[in-house]
Amino acid sequence: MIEPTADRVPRRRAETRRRLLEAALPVFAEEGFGRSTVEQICERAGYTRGAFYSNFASLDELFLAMWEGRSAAMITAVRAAFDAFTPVELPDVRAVVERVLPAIPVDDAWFRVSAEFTAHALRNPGLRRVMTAREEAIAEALMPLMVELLARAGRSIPDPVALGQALVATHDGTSVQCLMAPDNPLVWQRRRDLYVQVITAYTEET
Amino acid sequence: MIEPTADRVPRRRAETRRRLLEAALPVFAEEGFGRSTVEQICERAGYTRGAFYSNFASLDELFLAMWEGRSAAMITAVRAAFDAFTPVELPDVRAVVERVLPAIPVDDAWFRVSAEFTAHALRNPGLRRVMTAREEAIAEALMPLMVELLARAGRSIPDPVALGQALVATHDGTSVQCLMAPDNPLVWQRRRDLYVQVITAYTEET
DNA sequence: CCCTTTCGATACACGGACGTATTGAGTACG
DNA sequence: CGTACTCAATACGTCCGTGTATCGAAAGGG
Repeated sequence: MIEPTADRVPRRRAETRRRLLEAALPVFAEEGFGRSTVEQICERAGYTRGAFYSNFASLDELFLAMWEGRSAAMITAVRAAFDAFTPVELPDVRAVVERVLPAIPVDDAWFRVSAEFTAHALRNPGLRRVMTAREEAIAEALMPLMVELLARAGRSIPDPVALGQALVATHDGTSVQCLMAPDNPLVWQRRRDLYVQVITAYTEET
Repeated sequence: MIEPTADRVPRRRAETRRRLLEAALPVFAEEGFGRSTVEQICERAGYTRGAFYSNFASLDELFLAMWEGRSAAMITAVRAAFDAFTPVELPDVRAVVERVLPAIPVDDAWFRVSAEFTAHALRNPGLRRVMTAREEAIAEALMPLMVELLARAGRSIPDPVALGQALVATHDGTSVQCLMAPDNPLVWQRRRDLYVQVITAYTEET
């Protein structure tokens, strides 16, 4: 059924995979997932289609692999940002937001890709499960850190899951707005405000 | 330059256009915009590609036309829901949310399409302007109604624009979650809660 | 009632993307 | 050092979608 992942991955293959995955993001971002072709990705990565098909069964498979790689990277990035927060003492909610938010990048290219992935996943039950699982993993990885940080800010969280969902929604919803009007600082400011309001509403002073 | 829109639209053509636009939504929803073809749309609408090309210059053009039609329809639908609210007296914030929210449908197909439209628009400056303009129109149409309703609930809005942006973000962000887990009533409940919290945070008692 | 105009169907030529089967080069391993 | 294997390149046949140009039929105007 599910093959145990080979733990001895040949040097050559690993490199090719990596390059293809790397090349895929910009292609998807520029062309849109639906309009992207295997050839475009191979061209950008400096390979031929032969290389592609010996690494992935289909564009969908690469798409999924890329998604998983990126979200894992995102988790570690945010975790790092949290860790870097350690020295600060007794921040308030706004300070937490102002400090942590830059660590969650609003990346134009990545946003476009994940928007399309979302649409794609809504269409495909298998992918949908993968995606919700991934989101849960992100929440589970980040919420404990969030709890601790907020505790330091003197706030307790009655329902961490609800806060998690609210934060994800806030992130998703405001990201679009910021990307649509990237040069309008007000929009970015309101994004931070919304985070503050949401966190405040879902926590209480201890 | 810009041709003045012919105000005498032939019977036949108007019908064909309508049918094509109608057929386009399900095709985009099922296949994804990028993977949709002119032929699929024509087939579903019961026409040949000839009909398509004598009504639209490209798929993009149809896409945009469809988007404008749908968002206009959405505005009138919500406005109707607001109007139907008149009889209620002195609601609280939660009552407003519980009552108005069902009027803003979380439509699976439409959501997928607009997610892809968003991604597409982020890639195309022209479309981006169209989209922000459309969003502003929606906000402008709905906020006055919102203001009035909340006034009846005894709440004033210091910064209506900020509230508008926050509500749009809330809508966008929570819609995904609901569509991803359509059978989880908790997610829907938390969506309503978030609306309540946001509105409460952005208004004050009079 | 005819004549003009408009619209949608058909036919055509073209390009491009797909997936596979085969080949040759590079790599690991005995 | 040589053999066996792995992986990427090439070549191939195929299918599908595009956009245009042409033609026939309906609608509308005088």
